[in-house]
Amino acid sequence: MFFLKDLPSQQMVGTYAQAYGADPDHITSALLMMRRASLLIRSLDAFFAVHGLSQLRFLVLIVIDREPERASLTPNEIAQRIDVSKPVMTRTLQSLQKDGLITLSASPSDGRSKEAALTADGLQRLQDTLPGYFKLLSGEMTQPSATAG
Amino acid sequence: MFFLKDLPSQQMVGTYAQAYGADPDHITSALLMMRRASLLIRSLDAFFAVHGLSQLRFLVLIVIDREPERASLTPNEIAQRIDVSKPVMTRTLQSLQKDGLITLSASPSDGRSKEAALTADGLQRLQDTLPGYFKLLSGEMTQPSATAG
DNA sequence: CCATTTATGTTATCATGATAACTATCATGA
DNA sequence: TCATGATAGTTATCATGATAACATAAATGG
Repeated sequence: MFFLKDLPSQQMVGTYAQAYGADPDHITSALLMMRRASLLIRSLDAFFAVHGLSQLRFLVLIVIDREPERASLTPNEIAQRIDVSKPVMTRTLQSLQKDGLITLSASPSDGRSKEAALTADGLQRLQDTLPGYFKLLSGEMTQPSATAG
Repeated sequence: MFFLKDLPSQQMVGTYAQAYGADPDHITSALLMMRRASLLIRSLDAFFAVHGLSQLRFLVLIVIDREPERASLTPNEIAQRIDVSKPVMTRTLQSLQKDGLITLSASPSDGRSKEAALTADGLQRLQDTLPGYFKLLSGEMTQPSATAG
């Protein structure tokens, strides 16, 4: 959770918005968006946990799978697509490998690099997870917005 | 960052949305919101770091300050308002105390509890931070939405 | 050709979220 | 009253994000 249950009061927003030339409505919109995203992330994390995944682990599987012409990607490529740091990618790929969802092998063309590819289990896990994932996303957007405090 | 630079393709979304009765537009909206919130959080984290704060440390200061009739709150009350776990609150309050932004004292009425109050420095830090915070929120909302991949 | 720079991945360390298990205190009720 | 249960805060441990520093390999350029 990265936001308040009760948003900063309208008065507080208004005071500072006026003083610094910011639009109070924009601020309230941003706060509501943050609150909403926060709740959605919480739902997603719980969902992923049930499937033995996490946000990042799931995204890694998606990114490898959706590359049409290639069976594998390098850790660096995956990290760039997901916008995550290299050490986090190292750790995440090793855990996915340990769980049998991907294979990690040395690159034949570059001694520094590796190749991460989905296993059959990894692809299956992804396909098992995608429907619920999209359903969760869709459902969140169907709900009415939270009200400002 | 908790989302892809390039969103799942329209095709991928459409396929699963159709198969499971979810609205593709809702899914795309949710993905865009997540991406946007993700970038905003990154901006906010960088901003707070400049001010020697973090999301949570900032929220703690706000929550204590905005209680009109009271000079202090208990850790438990703060944790509930921010929706964060008790151990995280323990750690965060101790670090704020170490930095001289709050005081932590034993509750006179409840031997289990404590009272967290803003110091003058803490209030000043909050007031120094609020304008930029609201300006950042307002600015993010003024920018055009990211485009779907 | 070989020194230097750049790129890839890993390790070490830190920040910040969570839960489980614990201590100490308060509240309840037979 | 005193056993039991509930509540407040802490500790220990884990997950997952970051940066800095490092080893190794590739690329570049004099």
